[in-house]
Amino acid sequence: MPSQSRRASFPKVVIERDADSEESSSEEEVEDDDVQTEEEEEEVAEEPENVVKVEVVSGSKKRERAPITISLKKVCKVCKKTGHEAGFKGATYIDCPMKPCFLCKMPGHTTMTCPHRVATEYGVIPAPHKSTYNSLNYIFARQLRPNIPRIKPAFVIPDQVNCAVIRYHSRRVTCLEFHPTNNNILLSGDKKGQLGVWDFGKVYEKTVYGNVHGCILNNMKFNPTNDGAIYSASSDGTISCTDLETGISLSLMNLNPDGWQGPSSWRMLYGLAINTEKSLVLVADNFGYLYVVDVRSNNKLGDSILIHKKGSKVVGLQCNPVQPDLLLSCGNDHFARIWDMRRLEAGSSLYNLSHKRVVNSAYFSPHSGSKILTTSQDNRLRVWDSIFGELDSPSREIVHSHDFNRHLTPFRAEWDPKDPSESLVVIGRYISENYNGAALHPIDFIDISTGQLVAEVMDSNITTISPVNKLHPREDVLATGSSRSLFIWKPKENFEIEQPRDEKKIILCGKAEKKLKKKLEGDSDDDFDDDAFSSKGKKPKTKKPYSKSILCKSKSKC
DNA sequence: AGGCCATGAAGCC
DNA sequence: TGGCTTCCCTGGCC
Repeated sequence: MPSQSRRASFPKVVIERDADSEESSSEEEVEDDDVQTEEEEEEVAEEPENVVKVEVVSGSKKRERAPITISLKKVCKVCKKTGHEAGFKGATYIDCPMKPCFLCKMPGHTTMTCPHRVATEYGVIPAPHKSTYNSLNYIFARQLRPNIPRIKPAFVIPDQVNCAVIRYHSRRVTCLEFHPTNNNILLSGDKKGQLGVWDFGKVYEKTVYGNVHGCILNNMKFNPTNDGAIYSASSDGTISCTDLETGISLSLMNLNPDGWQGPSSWRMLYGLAINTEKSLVLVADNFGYLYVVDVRSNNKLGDSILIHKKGSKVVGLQCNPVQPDLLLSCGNDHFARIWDMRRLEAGSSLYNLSHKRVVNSAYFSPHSGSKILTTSQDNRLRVWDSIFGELDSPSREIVHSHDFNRHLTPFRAEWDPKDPSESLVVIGRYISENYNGAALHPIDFIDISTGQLVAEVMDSNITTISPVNKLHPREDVLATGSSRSLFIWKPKENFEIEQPRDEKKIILCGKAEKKLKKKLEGDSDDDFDDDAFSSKGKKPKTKKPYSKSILCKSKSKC
């Protein structure tokens, strides 16, 4: 932001006094810049809530004087100090300059001027071969490189909403999974423990199974030997195996057989992984322990093993796609850890990948299994280029806004399983951007080999944050879970061949559905699409995206 | 429209 | 270690 406009947003203190009052008191610590000029007096009149009346007593003379009115026009909501203001200005959020940068967490600047915001790859450590430049590299670069085609294929970005189910779940979506063989089936878990099965090819074929878990469905994975069943781990302390046709669940393990005995004993399951070679389901809890279940016998194998700091949540588990005995875990003790499943015991991890904050997710790359990608609450994606190489520090750290944990499902950067170069990942963005007057939260596609932002996708009608994203294993399709709704994105070119843009397939659920039905009964001219997308029906009646005034009304906190 | 609340980590003592 | 406060660009409901 130019310094001019930033200065203009700074607050002003006004001192008003009666005409007969004498010279100003020296006790008032008001900078010249902050004294309101006459032209701005009208503005003050509009904001009477900020007016503070102060009795000024000069020296020992306790003379009756008219009260001096000080208008504290702007008080920062973040640091509670005057002299500046933080919050929305239209669709743009202004940071508190007294706090470290909201994006990169470094002091001295705000998000607006953060170098990571200007260039997403700022500060990314270059690949090692670039820093060891020798004559051979020189010859290669000059003579050979121009003849070598780009190894990386062009990324295909699903950037248009193709279909959606609005308010499908009764609570926010926590995880998504594509069916391993049926290209059009998307599974979704929610905070209530329910499981959604949606055929987005047929659009209207959708079910939500309500009795899968008692509370948050944290993670799920398909049964590798039966793609009609899915395993899920929940904060109710159970692992369920649910039949997708009937919705009937079988409980594999229950960590709270005696029910609620207080928070200190209630165990919740977060991470879930499957070792296909050994037919094992692995889960981890909120106290740092790992449990192994043999799915052939449904028996728990051995004792639970402490794999993270005692008492800390283990939020992610994954078996290496090439070498299933390699296990990757991550959790709230700020570590991602690599284990050899053949000798699993407390403290026996092969490597500990340290982070500055909680680690939301850690994944091996989908094909070679040799890279590791983590998402941490310190607003950084970390990449380790090879698990066979140096693991003491990550190969790359990419600053990206995703540090919101409370109230939202944690953000997790997900690999594109179709990318042979294992460099494209998708992750939702927390911080909003101003898109033609609308504050939207895009979904980012990042090339983790360079840190560059390949694409940011958004729809003017999706105003909620989209922390849950999954790329299709075979098709150019992105699935998004945003609040209680699901969205399917496809590339624009495919989309236009398939159907015209105004024939989006949108389904409404719950109250929104009832509201629409009522509306349609009363007024058949109502535009379906407009209301279908809008969660609160606050959209303007025009076909255009949000007008600034509408957005300011609903979003601005000025 | 405004208030409330679910909810969780970090930091302090 | 444990209890308390703070954080303060959420989303949904009443």
